[in-house]
Formats: sequence, C-alpha cells, structure tokens
Amino acid sequence: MPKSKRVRASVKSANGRGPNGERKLPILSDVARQAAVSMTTASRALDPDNDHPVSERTRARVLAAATRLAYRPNPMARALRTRRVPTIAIVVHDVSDPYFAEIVRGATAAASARGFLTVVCSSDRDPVTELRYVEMLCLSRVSGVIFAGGGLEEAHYRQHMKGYARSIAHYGGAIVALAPRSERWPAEVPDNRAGARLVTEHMLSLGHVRIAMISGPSSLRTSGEREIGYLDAMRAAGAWPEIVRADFTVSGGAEAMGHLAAAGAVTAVFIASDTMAMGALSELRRRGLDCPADISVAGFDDIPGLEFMHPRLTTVHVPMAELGAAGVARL
Amino acid sequence: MPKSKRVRASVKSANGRGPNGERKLPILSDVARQAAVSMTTASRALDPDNDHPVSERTRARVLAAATRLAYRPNPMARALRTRRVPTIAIVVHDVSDPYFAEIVRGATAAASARGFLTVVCSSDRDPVTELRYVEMLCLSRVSGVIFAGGGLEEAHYRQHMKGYARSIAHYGGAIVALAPRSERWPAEVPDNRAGARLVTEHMLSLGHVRIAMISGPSSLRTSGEREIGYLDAMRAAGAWPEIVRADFTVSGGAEAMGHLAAAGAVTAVFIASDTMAMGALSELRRRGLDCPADISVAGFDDIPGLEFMHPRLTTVHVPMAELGAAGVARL
DNA sequence: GGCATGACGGAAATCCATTTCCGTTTCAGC
DNA sequence: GCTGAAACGGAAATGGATTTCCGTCATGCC
Repeated sequence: MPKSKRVRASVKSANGRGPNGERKLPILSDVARQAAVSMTTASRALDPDNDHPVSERTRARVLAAATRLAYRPNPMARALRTRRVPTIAIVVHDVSDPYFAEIVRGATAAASARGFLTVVCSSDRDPVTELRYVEMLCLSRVSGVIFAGGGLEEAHYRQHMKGYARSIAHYGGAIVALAPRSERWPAEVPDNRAGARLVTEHMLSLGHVRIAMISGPSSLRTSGEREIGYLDAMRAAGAWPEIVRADFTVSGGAEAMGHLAAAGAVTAVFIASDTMAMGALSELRRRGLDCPADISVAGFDDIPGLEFMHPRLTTVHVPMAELGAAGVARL
Repeated sequence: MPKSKRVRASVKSANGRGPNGERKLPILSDVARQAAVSMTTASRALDPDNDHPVSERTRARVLAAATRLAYRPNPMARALRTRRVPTIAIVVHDVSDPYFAEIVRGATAAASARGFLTVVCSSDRDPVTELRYVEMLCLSRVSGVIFAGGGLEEAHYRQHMKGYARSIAHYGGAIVALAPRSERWPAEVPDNRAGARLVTEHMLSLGHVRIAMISGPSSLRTSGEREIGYLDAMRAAGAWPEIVRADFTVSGGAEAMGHLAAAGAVTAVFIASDTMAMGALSELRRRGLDCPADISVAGFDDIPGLEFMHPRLTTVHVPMAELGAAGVARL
C-alpha cells in the first residue's frame, strides 16, 4: 500500500503577521530574509563573539534588518542549542533574612547588568528542599549557581550535593560559594575568623573578661569559623571562652541569650550574626537588662537597617551586596 | 557540478554513554527505545494531562523504562516547544525590604511546590530597571509574572508596561498584582483602606486627636489607599488630618518624622509602612523623644522581625508570605 | 457484508538559534 | 600560471520534547 504523501498547506509569515493577523515576534529567518542572507550568516553577524569572518557590508545589512524588525533572539531556542540558560541561581537559607536578602539584591543587580536573570531558591534551612532546588537547577542547566549560605556537614546531603555539583560542572555550569563549605568550590568568602577575632579583641580592650559567644549550630561552617576567631582572641588574652549554640535565626539568638542571662556572670557577648543578635537584644530587654550597661553585645554582618536599631550594635561589616555581585562576576 | 552527498559518521548513544564514555542524561528517545514504542507514545504516556488514549500496558512499559533510566524531560526542549518556561517571575521594588523579602519567600515556596522556579527582579525602585526586567521576562516567556509592588502613575512607564502586559497575555502568560495598580490585572491585594482606617480609629480611641500620617510618594497607589483609610477615620472623627510624604523607605520615614517632630504638635503618627516606621522610630530616639510617651506610632504590614523590635510597633497585619503564595496560586 | 466509530500508535513537522561541514572566491606568494 | 590559504557564505544537522495529521485495527450496528 503506497504511503500517501501530501503537500500540507501552510502560511508563510513573510510580513511579520500570522495567519490570523496577530503580531508575531520576528525570528532569525525573518532577519535573514530581510537582509537577503542565510540564517547562518545572520546568526554570525549578530553574534559579536562568533569568530567566523563576516564582511562588514553583510554585517551592516543584517544589523540593519535586525534593528528594523526589532529582532530579539528567542532565549529558549538559544538555550536548547547552547545547552545553557542565561540565568544564574542563588541558593540561600532564607530570603527573609536581611543578610541573604542583601546578597540577593547585589547578585540580581550584577546579573541583570550582564543580561542574566536570577532565580532565587530559598531552602528555609531545609537540606531536602535545598537538594530539590539544586536538582531542578541541574536539569534547567542554569549558567551558574551561587551558594550564599554555608553547607551542611551531613553525609547524605554532602553526597548528593557532590553529585549535582559534578553534573553542573559537566554541562559547563559554574558554581560559587559565598560561605565556607567543605566542597572545594570557587569561593568569595568574608574573613570570618579575622573579623571575629577583631571584634572579640575590641571587647577585651574595653575591659571585658567574661565574654561569651552565641553561635550557630555546630554543623554550620560560617559560625564555626567565627568561633575560631573568637577562641583565638580569648586564648591570646588568657580569657576563658564560653560558647552557646542555637539556631542561626532571630529566635535562636533570643533563646541562647536567655540561657546566658539566666546563668549570669558574663559582661559581654559576641554573637555570630546580627540576625541572632537582634533576637538576643530583644531577650535582654524582655529581662529588663540594659545593653551595654549590663551586658555588651557585638554582632557580625552589619545587616542593613542596623543603623536604625536601638541600641546600636557593634558589628563586623560584611559587604553583602558586593559579595553577591562578586559571586556573579566569578561565574 | 554535482553536489557531493556524503554519509556522515555518527555515534548512536544507545547505551547512555557518549562517544567518550561520559555519562549522558537519558532523553525521550532512549525511553522510547527501551519501551519499544515511538517517541510520540512515550511522550503521551509520560504526560498525565495528555488526553490522547494510551493503553495501560503501554503506559506501564514506558513508565518503567523512564524510571529505570531515571529519565527527566529536558526543560529547555520542552520550553521551546510549548513556548513557555516553567518559571514564574516576581517583580519587587527592593528584595532587601523585609516586606518584599517575605512575599518572595512565600512565592518561591509555593512555586517550588508546583515545580516552578522563581526569578526575582528587584528594580531598586527604578522604573527603567523594572521595565528592562519585564522586557526580559517577556522574551523569556515566563509562565507568570507577579508584581509585588505598586505601579507608577507615570505616562511613559504605564505605556510600556501596557505593551509588555499585552505581549505576555498574548503568549499565554499570566499576570498577578499584589498591590493596587492602575492596570486592570488580576490582583491579590490586602485591604489597605480598611486597615488604615482601623488603625487610625484605634489611635483615635486612645484619645489622640492630632494624628499625622507619614505616607509614601503620591505616585504610589499602596500608600495612596492607606491615606484614604486614614482620611476616612479622621474625617469621621472630625479630626484634622495631616499627611507628610517621603520615600517609601527606612530613611524616608526618618526624614518625614524629622519634619513632624520639628513642627511638634502631633501626639500620634500613622505611618504607611513598617519599613518607614522603623526609620521614624529611630529618628524619634535621635531626638530624645519617647514612643509612646511623647508620640505614639503605628505602622502597617507587620513585617517579620518586628516582634523583636523595641518599642513594639502597633501595626496592621498583612500576610505577606500568603500573599506571595496566593499570587502563585492565581497564575 | 458494509460502514461508522473509537482506540491506539507512529511518522514527520514544529519550535528557533547555533554549529558543523563544505563549496566558492579571492589573493598573496613563488 | 599554479598552489595554498584565508575569507565568506550557505545547506543541513543539531538540541529534545510536543503536537499534528494520519493509518491501522477492532468493535458495534444496521
């Protein structure tokens, strides 16, 4: 039985209109037709990075046609072919945390300046959610992934993350970390240890001896490094260190400060993040203690809005927006 | 001269490995081959929404093959074909503002639960930046766009935005606004007027008469609606309203409060957003004024972290995360 | 038996830019 | 004049899923 072969009727949209007259975005072949060249040449003329030679005359014609039609390449088609989407992803523990929000702000601005969109993945500090996000990112083949928060020291998490990282590297995506991680990724990390040492020394120089530290969970590298800086300074001064750990959140800070205040005996507290410090200050107020009269408090990060807080918090400046931008630049 | 036609050598990756032995992600044709069906059938079997009938036996075979190969459809190819990417965008004035950050948090969570990624566009309150973002979103054919902030009453801005909105609607994308806008888009908006009226009435009921309001720029609908609620309550009480406008930011709030405090004569201030209120409280402190002893202050939004602030701010609760989630649900 | 209908599967078109692989000129160099 | 290389342009393959348009059967009904 012979296969029937028919000519199918189709409408050529040579004039930028579809069969029903609705406006259609111009595609590369429209530009090529207008410039009287092949799609190949049009593509090459429009891509400044392409090293195939194109005569100036031809290029000018193509450019003119593209301008006339207001041609914009279809990101999806490009993505399919180049196996990469022009978006970068930023993975944070919590976008609502001013620290991360500020990093996101810096990163989106920098990415947008380079023509990239930014997808934000807020894991809410849940490793499973974070891994789910990273898997989606792998599949979507984003150009780069910025891990704004520290990693977890958990076997299952680390193993999966390693696999995804390899997969990202395999398709040519880039990874940057903005916090210390066990994975050996390119990183743009503030000097947590030095900062913590400095601020602890500052408190020591003010005459404090019993200085406690409120830190995040021990699985968090960021607060871990800050602990080391604190210990450095305390040891050098011959002072007795004391570390209380809690969630790396506002309420975690409040809780930890509750313990310290109940125990009494400390005159100053170094807190591993401003976010926690806000909770701690609130707890002090709740207990009727004054800062700095009863207890001095220092934080870390210099989150935005701090300058409008009261009491003013001593803190270590971390240029978060720049960090985000630097992360993008690294990709 | 006859065109030479040659057979090109190519490597079929029937075993999931490329020519160099590196792992390759399985594609639909791999699944189809394993299940001994055509790609067409494989695609239909894997898509639960497809209404073309597929026998249960066949579907089971395909599903088994897909599972065995750990097949995941390529989002880029799918996007190209369906002319839509499985991501939603959220346009905010400033991700660092806790109000927007919280909306973003809600939206990303909701989107991720539905298998969507979320791109965040932080315009930094610059209309040009915002329009640039929206153009990128149009081209990228995102499934939906959520405008978290209010629009601007500026001709140029409105005209362009209208064009983009039409373009988005044209390709089948959805738009949702989470703040009052002049455009007639589906919206999920808190009742600004009623909230403002309520909180003003509350202050009136406490005996205040000279209640001023600090509001955002007059081009902002959100603060405009809150002004109306405030005026409603003041008028009903026969009290004399007074509105001071400033930037819808922390420092804008501080500045406006500076003016009010310098002028004296008010005992209470209703501030159009908590973010501004933070600046205002800070300014009061700077001037040695006590809240609520000297001046009572009320805000709007109930941004996270407020519960750890001092003094505690009277405010109107706006469920921001739910708002973000509702926006996603609407799309 | 004849015919309509529905279930089911497949070939090929489609989405659109990029890239590979060639063919044709042109030009410098000997 | 001949050769080799560089410049330039184009046809077709490519990326991978979706969708349109059919073809084949089996079943039901008159």
